[in-house]
Amino acid sequence: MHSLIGTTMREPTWQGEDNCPAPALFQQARIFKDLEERVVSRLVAISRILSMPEGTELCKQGALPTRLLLLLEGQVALENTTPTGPSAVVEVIPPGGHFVLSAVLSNLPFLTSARAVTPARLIAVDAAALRTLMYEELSVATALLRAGALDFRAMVRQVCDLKLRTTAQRLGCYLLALSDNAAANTVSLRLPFDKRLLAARLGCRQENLSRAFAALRDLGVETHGARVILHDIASLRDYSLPDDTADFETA
Amino acid sequence: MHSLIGTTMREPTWQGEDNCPAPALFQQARIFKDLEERVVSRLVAISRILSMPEGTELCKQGALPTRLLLLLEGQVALENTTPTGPSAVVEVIPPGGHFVLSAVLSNLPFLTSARAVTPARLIAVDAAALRTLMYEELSVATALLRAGALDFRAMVRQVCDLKLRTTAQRLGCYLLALSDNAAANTVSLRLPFDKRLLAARLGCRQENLSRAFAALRDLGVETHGARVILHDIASLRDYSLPDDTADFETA
DNA sequence: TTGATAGGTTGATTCAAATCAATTACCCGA
DNA sequence: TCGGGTAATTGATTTGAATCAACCTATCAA
Repeated sequence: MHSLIGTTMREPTWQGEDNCPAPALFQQARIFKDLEERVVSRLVAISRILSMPEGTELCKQGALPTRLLLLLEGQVALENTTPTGPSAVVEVIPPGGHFVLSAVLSNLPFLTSARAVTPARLIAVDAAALRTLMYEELSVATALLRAGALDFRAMVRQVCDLKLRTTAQRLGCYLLALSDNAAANTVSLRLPFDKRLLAARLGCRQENLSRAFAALRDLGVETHGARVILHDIASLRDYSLPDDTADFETA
Repeated sequence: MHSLIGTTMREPTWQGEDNCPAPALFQQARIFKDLEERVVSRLVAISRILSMPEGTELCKQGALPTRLLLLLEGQVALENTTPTGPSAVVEVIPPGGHFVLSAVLSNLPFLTSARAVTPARLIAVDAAALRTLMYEELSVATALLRAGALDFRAMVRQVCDLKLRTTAQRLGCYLLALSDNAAANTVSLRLPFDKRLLAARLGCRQENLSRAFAALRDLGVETHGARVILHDIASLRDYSLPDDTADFETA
């Protein structure tokens, strides 16, 4: 895609597949953050570290899963392509996140391709071995269950978003989510990826995202490239109607 | 809502909560279909049968889950409502399905309310007891894991649908899914609920669903009320661009 | 038979978003 | 500092869907 020749920073091993990851790396993966050492070491034994350059296709829509992927560094876009070409970005995975969990658990073909939109560092956990391990280690099964439930909820939110909010409202909700529900009325933040991709994730064209940002200016949303300042969170919330059902632990 | 006085067929116990369900009933719930007898009997011990009249709100958006619900008979709509009133139907659960699994597994507040759109018969499995049981019975954890993964995939499909298909195409995909990917080029089927609800599920207004049916007439879609005949599945597929990634077992 | 009514259709209009087209801003390398 | 190219914005127009309103058509009760 882009010019990869002459990449200078953090030269990744091309398709680099080192041996087992250091156990400490699993702390960076939210899904397995709380496992005890003994269990982590069993995960280590069935995992590999991957370093991939920007643009790598990590999974191919329609193929069968062979490994669960935990993203340590970078961003990965999950996109579904129709037979005639147009494609939709279902989710963009942030560092610490994971993907293709549902395909691994059901052993069904990927619904989306996964593409590294930045250079990426990942842990790949062998799918078959993971399915065995989760039978033996309850804490692994529990972690997968919980992660799957949260993933599902993110998709439900997105369906609601698409069914009942305009592009500008969806953008508003997205910015509010990025601002992490800060208490203050003013928050400064940085978009985690470019506006092309953000548009695709929100389900609109780049041009309309631009117009959506313009519409939110009246509500105190100031932009300078990827830097965004929300000057009036209260009225932004009022306009965007975010779902206030929090997704953090209640007990 | 509707006149419930004078209902003659299968008079349900009002808010009826019998004692434990017969083990055989669990065979009707796809999620727990393949469990061995011993495990089913443990499920029976933590479950109750419910019979609810049409219109009953079974779960309230924002509330915490106390039980997993398995639908034996009837239809249940899951709907999310924004602070200002408008609401979206995220899914309509068919007999044999389940709902609020993700809320139960994460112990987080419901993202949607659940409303019986017909009289409904359900099994309610105590959430806390289920969480305990799944630690003791691996087959229960496995069943939940698999069901959660399939639920997730259904939501991913819906997100893709909303992001890259028109209302008429979504309707086409929906009809094709109902037709169960029959081999023949002509299929007759029956809409499982009224067009109002179908419109909400597809993410459009009733008027537009009507127009979408009109648009599909040229593609061999004949309608008589809830009866639908697809005369030319090939060209309907060609128009609607359904995702052909099947969701049935591959190994 | 006669309303009454809920479910569904059709038409006119407005609004949101896609599309097409042009331009501007910005980053990077020479 | 100067292109060159990608990312982003802005404008004009078309298309898809929502909205508002009228109307049709079964069903059911009086």
